[in-house]
Amino acid sequence: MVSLNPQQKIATEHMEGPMLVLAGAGSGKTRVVTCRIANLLQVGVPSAEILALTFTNKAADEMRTRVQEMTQQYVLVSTFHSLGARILRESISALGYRNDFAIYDENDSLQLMKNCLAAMGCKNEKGLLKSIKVAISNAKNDLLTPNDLEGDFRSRTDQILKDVFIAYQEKLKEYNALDFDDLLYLTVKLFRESKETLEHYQKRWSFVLIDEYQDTNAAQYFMTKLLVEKHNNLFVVGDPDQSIYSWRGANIQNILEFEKDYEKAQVISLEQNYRSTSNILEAANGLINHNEGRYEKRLWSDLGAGEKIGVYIAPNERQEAQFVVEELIRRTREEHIPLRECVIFYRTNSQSRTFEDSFLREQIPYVIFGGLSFYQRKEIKDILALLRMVVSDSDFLAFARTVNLPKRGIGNTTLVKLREAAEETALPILALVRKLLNREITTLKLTKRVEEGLKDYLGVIEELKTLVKEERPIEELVQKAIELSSYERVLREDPESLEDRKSNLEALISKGAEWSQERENPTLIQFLEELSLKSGLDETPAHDSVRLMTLHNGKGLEFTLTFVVGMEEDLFPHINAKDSLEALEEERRLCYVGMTRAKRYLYLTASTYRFMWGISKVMCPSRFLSEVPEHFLNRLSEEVEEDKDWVEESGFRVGTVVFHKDFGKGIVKKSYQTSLGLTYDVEFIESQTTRSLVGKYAKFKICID
DNA sequence: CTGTGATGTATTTTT
DNA sequence: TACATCACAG
Repeated sequence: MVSLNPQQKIATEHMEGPMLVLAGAGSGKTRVVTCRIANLLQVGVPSAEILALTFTNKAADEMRTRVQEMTQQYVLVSTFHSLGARILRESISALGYRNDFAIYDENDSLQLMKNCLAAMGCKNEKGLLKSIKVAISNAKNDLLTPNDLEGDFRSRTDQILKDVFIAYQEKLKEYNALDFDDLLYLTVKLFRESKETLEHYQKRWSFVLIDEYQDTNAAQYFMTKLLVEKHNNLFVVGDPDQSIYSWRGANIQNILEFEKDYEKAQVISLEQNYRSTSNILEAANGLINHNEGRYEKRLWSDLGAGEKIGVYIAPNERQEAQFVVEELIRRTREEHIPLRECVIFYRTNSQSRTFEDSFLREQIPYVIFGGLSFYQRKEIKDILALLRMVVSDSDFLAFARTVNLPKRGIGNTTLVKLREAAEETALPILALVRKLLNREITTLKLTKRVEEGLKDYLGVIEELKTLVKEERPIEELVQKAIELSSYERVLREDPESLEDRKSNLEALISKGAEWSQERENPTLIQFLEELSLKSGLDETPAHDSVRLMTLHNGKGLEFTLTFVVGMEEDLFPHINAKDSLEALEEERRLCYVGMTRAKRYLYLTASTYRFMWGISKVMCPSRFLSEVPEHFLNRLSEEVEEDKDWVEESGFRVGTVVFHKDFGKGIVKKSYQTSLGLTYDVEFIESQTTRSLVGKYAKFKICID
């Protein structure tokens, strides 16, 4: 077995009762969790009685594989949400729901809320919808019902919020769908309302392990609290300094108060870091120390001091990106670092563009992690919605999405009429359409064109239903859904993206084949469930490429060479986080997470000017830069001297041929003043690129020959 | 019903 | 700037 340090050993050998493992960044927590599972199995705990919970599919997959490799046994490692889905599929009838529910993603649920808001005659003014979405989601994650919201305030928006909440939950039930939050919310509700059900699951899993416990919300907290009540064998691992999801309802108190919540809980700290050199680690420690009321913990490493942290403040974002890319090229070549060992972390997604441009220009392969996932692409969602319609008669949202694909002359007015009719007759939408076409219902008048359209659509669904009944393979169902619906006509509307989208659909078909091969008893419902719980983060790209991602997506990863970019006040820490101490501290933790991803080389960069919302803004270096003790830093850019008077230079004229020691010969295209002094845009002949160079810093001379 | 210009708004987003 | 949503004309 792998060698463990004394703290890790205590943790992995822990058997019964609650235990909290405070696992600092890079302290080998995944190893601790997997080894503990192995130890449990070794002393004879049946594998079926062990349950491990994570937040992401990726983490779950990794852990499951590692346990399997180590012990040759299968242990249930699941995300909270898929555990909820699993439990509810088995037992939701106790709550009066059907168990063949669909799972709505964020967009579906936003769409549904929009419908609810519109049905109440409300306009979506000034982001009302968005704030309602957030409020409802928060409420559910806090296990609140619409009635619990009453009395807080009595403002108009709160009344609307409450009404939308009620209507939304009703609609979900009517459409036989659950949203992400329901997977937790309803599981807790089920556990609370049905004693037998709870006991059943308590019996099934006598040992529960949770990873990233610092990011659990109230629903997840109660879900596990109820689940482990009988055996009290709860093993949680987490790091309060890496809690970065409070805005998603995560409650850091869950981990801070673990000892109060679980009597006789053992607590152990893992403080040896096996990832980073000590300069990086100490710098990160120095930063996080600025947070108040921390669970005191000091990470250390014996990997040597290593290099100092490079700090570079560029005049503008293009040069920031250029610096990063050039430094990355230099480092990877000199030290033979594979590109996949390099990462660029930014605070907001929109920052990725400048870096993409630079990577493209230098022809360095890169991948953006996160962003729009495969399963969120329109064409994929369309086909999946069509298949949802095949499984469920009542999913109006899926109906509305697909009925007019390709165009069948069914627009919004028809949809509203159909929805109202379905409501009045209390019929599932498909049943209603069937009856309309059979003239069993005549209250709703349809034009010939609409009737033809509906007939066509219903035909497609019925045919697919037959195929499902015949238990045809998943990939065939997917393929037939595309074919029978003539989806290619939809794709042809935009010839630009035709090929791309087509190959995405092909990929979906092969996903179906691959997926069903992996399981014994594949059903369409299961397939749809798994896909709706999947994000784009799950797959690792095959080719060697630099990774670009938001800091939030970096948790749990590590890289030899790490850049945290855009270290500027109002961007990082983000402007919206500055009105509360808690939010600011979370930003600091986010920075801490970013820094502690680095194994050997870490750079923090910023820009003096940044284009935001169409205008160029002057930015100040982030406070986080000055919170890191200076002696860990290596300042690579010259400081801007605020009060220096810079009018002295007369400068080069436009058209002057200049020579630069790195870039060669170039022509001055433009000269202008910036806060750094006289600046030139110079087009370099050899590289065919134009660079902005500050006169007093850039070393270039008039070229005479 | 569908395509077009005007208008407003702009974190992070494991599931 | 860049995108999404919305009102309105065809």
